[in-house]
Parts: sequence; structure tokens; C-alpha cells
Amino acid sequence: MTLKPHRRLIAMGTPYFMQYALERLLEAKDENGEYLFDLVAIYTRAPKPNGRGMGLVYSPVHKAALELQKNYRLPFEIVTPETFKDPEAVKKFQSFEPDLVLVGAYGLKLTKPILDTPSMGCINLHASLLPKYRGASPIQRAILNGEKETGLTIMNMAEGMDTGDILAQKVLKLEPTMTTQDVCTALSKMAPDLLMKVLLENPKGEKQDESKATYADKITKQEAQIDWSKSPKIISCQIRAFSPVPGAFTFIENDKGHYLRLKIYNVLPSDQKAKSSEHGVILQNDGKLVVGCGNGALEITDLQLEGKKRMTGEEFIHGNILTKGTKLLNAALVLQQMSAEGKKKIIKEDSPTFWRIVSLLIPRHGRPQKAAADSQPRPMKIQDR
RNA sequence: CGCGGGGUAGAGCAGUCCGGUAGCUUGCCAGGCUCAUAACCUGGAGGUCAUGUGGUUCAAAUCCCAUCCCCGCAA
Repeated sequence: MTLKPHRRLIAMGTPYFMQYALERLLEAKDENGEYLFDLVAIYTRAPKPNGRGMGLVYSPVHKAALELQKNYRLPFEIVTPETFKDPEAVKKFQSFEPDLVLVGAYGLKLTKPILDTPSMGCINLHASLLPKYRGASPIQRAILNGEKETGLTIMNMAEGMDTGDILAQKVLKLEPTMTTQDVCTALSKMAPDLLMKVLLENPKGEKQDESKATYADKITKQEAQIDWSKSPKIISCQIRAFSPVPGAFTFIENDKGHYLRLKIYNVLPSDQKAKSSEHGVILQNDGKLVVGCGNGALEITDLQLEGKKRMTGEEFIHGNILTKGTKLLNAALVLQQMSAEGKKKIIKEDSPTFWRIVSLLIPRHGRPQKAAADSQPRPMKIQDR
């Protein structure tokens, strides 16, 4: 079947997951050289005061949209509603008279009036093989759970969370070295071909098998804390799942007695062994940066110390910050040491460093308590395979 | 004006508190030793110490002031 040209297109997203798919749609032409789609609006989350200095921070899609506005052949609007429950927002949406809405990781729930407006429907790109891993963090959860494969699903949107009918799927094999960023890029590059196929063939949607549905909860910072007594396999999954954001982390004590956060973005398996007393201890720091963990060890290849740039393990070694025998700490240990070393006045009870560490021990929004040092960090939701 | 760390050789860092010869690891170049090497030895190049031709001083990477840039937290 062929498509009529000049369908009115709206794109929605926050991270730029549908980048390649959108680019393909905007370039697509019919046999007469007419553009198939005219972009009329891009929806994204409103910029918020954020970051250093609390300046306004724009979403990746917003930035890309501003860039696109400079050289796209037609004017289009950038819209940032707070919710679609507001009748005004719905009216605004309908005024664009869209034929097709392309959604990729938008973050706002689309209400029924929105879903019913476009003639060709609201098509969603989801980063998992639905009905598995519905929800906010499908890629992270798949890596965290050590899945062997995941994939991209193109679906017709429905009111529930990722419950719509499946139009097409493509599997991606998960290599044991891939990070969330790698997978995200790979999946978003798979999207254009799959999407064009869907648009041209217009398949009948396939209902999801509700009994097989699983949910990928949003990731939390507590889950990103590394427990070095876990096995190398589990820690590797965790590090790759949280790479690059928020970054799996641990703490070190520097020579000034400050506790600094160390984020680890990628690791390689190491054949070195570690005793239980060597969990989190640097076993080697020449040529390779190797740290001991439960029943094995890992080579750190990509990391960042608080206040420093991200660098490779080799670069990090040259600065000689982590000497052999240094122990990497978790938040509970840091607090224990801090309270045990009352002599160390450097970290005061109410200093930012102190509260930063405390905040990692307390499940979100909780108020820190005096006994925080004795409490264990929240267990990680990782299954040992 | 939310909180904090940082800018010193191509890269990663020390030196700054307490002012007095510009250092370390690595990379690069040349030579040596090796069957050979990411190993080892010898020598060498490479820095206006972020910027202000700013202030203090006999003397500033170091102390004071201002500006620019990078990074982490928090939300």
C-alpha cells in the first residue's frame, strides 16, 4: 500500500529515543517526490530550573527541536504541556489536526481524547519485547536482570501503561559488555526501518498476552550503589545497567580524609581471585585497575571521581589516586567510619558530604535518623543467576 | 544569586595550608639491550602553572581580588 503525502505529524519525547525514526519520517517521500510527512509540532517536557546555578535545563528532544527549527522546511511548534488532563492542552493538541503521532519515551500519559484524534493513530516506540518490561526503565531492568536479549516494540498506544496492540517487534541480542547507552543507541537505530515497514504494510495490531506482562520500575539511586561482596557477574550487570546515568557508584577516602563518590561506568571480567577480606579492595593498579569482589574480581575500564572528568582505567592509574590495597566503601561503611573516627572533624554532622551519604541510606523522601550508621543499604533488586 | 570539587607538559596527577630551581606516572623522539615484547637501561623534546601583561612582595603555581571554563551533588 502507498501512503498519501503531507500527513500531519507530531513527535513526542523527552530523551531523544526516536531521533533516527523521526529523521527518517521527515525525509520520506512518495514516488512523485512529495514529502510524506509534514512536522507540525514537537511535544516534550517543560524545561526546569536544574543543574549548577539552577539554570533552565531543556530536554534532549527540546534541544534537538530548537536545532531542527532552524533548517526544517516548514515552521512547527514546540509544546510543553504539564498534563493532558487539562482540556486546554487537549484543545491545543487537536488544533494541530495531526494524522500521526510518534511517541518515544515521552513520560506524560496520553488521555483518550488525545489517542482518538490522529487518523493514523499514536505509535509508540518501546525499548523492550512487550509484554515484558512495560514501564519507565525497560533497558536498565533488562540488563540488571542479566537478560540474554531484549528488543524494540512498535505499538499502537492505548490508555494503560504500554498495553497497546503490538505492530512490530525486533530482537536485539544483549552482549555481556553492553551498557544501557549502547543498547539505547542500538534500539533507536533499529527503529526507522521497522517503523517504515509498519507504516507501509499497516499490519493489524496483535493483542498483548497480559499473563506474560512484567513491569520495569523506574530505577532509583539506592539501586546504583555497588555491593562489592556480590559476584562479578551481578556487579557487572549493575554497572552496565546504570551507565551512564545515574552511574553505579562506590566511595573512597582520599588523602585529605574526604569521602568522595566514585562512579563506575564499565568493567571487564578479570581472572584474579579475591578473598572475602578483599571485597572492594584494589588488587592491581599497574596497567589494569582491578578490584576484588565476591568470588572473583573485575577490571575497571571507565570511571569518574567526583569533581573530575570521566576517564579510562588506565588514565586513572597514572594519577595514582587508587593505590593497591585501597578499599572501596559503601555508604553504610562510610558512615560507620565517620562516626568511629570522631577525631576527624573534616566532615561535620551537617556538611553536604554527610547528608549526601545519609541520603543514599534512606529510601527516598525518608528523614535521616541518628541510627543511620547501623542500618543496611537497601538491598539491590538483582537476582543471582 | 541552592551546595561542593577542580583548571600545572599530549593524557592522568603532586606541589598551594607554611611564597624562594617546574616535579611524578604515562605518552612522544633518539639510542642501547634483547629471537622478541605493552619488558628493561640511557639520553632528549615538550609548561607564559586557565585568564587578567590585576593587587601584595626583593620574590607568586603558592597569598588577595575579578573573570572565564570543566565536573559532582541536590531538585
